[in-house]
Amino acid sequence: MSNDKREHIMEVAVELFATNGFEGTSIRQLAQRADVNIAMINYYFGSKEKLFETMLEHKASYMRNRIEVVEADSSLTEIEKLDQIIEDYVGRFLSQPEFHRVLQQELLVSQREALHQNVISLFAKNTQNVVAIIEKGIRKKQFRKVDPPLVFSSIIGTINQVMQSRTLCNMLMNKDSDNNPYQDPQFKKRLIQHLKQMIHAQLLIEKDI
Amino acid sequence: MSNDKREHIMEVAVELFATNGFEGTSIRQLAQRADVNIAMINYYFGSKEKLFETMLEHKASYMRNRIEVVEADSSLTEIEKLDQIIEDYVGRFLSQPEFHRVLQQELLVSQREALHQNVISLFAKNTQNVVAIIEKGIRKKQFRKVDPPLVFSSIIGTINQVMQSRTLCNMLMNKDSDNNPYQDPQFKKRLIQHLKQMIHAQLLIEKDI
DNA sequence: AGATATTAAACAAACGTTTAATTAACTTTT
DNA sequence: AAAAGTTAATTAAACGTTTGTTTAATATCT
Repeated sequence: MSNDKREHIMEVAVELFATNGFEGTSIRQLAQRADVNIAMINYYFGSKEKLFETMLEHKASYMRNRIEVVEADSSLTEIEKLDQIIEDYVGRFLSQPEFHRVLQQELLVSQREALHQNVISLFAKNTQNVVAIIEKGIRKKQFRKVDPPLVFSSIIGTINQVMQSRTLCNMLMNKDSDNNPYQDPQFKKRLIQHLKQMIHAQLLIEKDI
Repeated sequence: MSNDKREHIMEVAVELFATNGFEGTSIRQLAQRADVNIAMINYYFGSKEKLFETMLEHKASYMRNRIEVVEADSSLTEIEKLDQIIEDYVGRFLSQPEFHRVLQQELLVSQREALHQNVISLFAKNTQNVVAIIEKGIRKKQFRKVDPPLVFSSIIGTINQVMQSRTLCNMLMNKDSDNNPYQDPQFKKRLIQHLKQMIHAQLLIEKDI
């Protein structure tokens, strides 16, 4: 059963695409690294671009969106929803740093137009959900009159920023360059705490005097 | 005087590199777009990679770092320094969106190792300066005990986020897709205001009761 | 006339992809 | 259970393009 081989190729692919980009990764390089014949990639996936798309879809299935569920949960207050979303995002992104890096590249570069638009609309959808939550909080007078889409940009932008480069992240956190912050539970905790504190301070109206 | 031509090539280069990436941009494509002969690029710059580096250096000279100056300015309080840095960053980045996008790509992709390290150390330096300011504010009991490097990540990450994709930014701001948010003074104002509000709320200890 | 700029053409190398032949893994038949 | 048949997997080699770069000839300018 060669389904293992297919998955193995996709695993190597996401690593190479993440560090070298799509155009910067060659089939030969990929085949060598995955220890398979060059022809196998086209045999299994049809083309380099199809491999890319298949890999993205495969990885995305592990990262299904739970924002809509959180938004609809009426047992949670608005700030609790945001806390949940922060934990969710951080957890998901930290668990798939290579995949996340590939997505960011695809946002930044618009070579494969269809895919580019796909990533954009995914982001747009998430934005709308979070913006809706924040606006509800404002209407309920629980939140200050902030700029909802930019608040979301700050959450997601902070995570993107630390995930952009492992080296940079280690420098930021005063760790050795061989450290992997993305699978360090302490770093995860720290990032979540920072985001929550930031959002709480920015949004919540202090009612206690 | 063919210095115009050199600059023209660099101008076209930063546009193409920004939208298609370094590997995704070919010399022929570039020559056609700049309306020059293919050989002229190597004649003027030596190689594609040298053109890339020369262009980056050329553009970077317009974006000299003023953070150190701000940090050293003893006439400003810590929060005023941060406000200044926010305005500075936003202004600089919004004025050179293509260049900024290229830098982000170079952070994300580590193909040209030397350049990659250069961009990283530039970022690291800025981080240290801003972290120093925040730590000083904490020592002076003007700021809350926040996580300085992550606070800086949030500032820079927010800007990066909105600059990642023009389309996405327009969606965020409910503008037409043909709009250019980066040269819209209202957008600039809105972004600065959001960042200041966020940082103020997060850092400043309310002393008035 | 001499340096600089510009050109079209050619270069080798690398690219993604395909081919045609061979091996491995199952299915069916005996 | 062995043999024959059939499909799937794997390979090395070649394909046609495209890549960045160079060359050698021509044009432009001082």
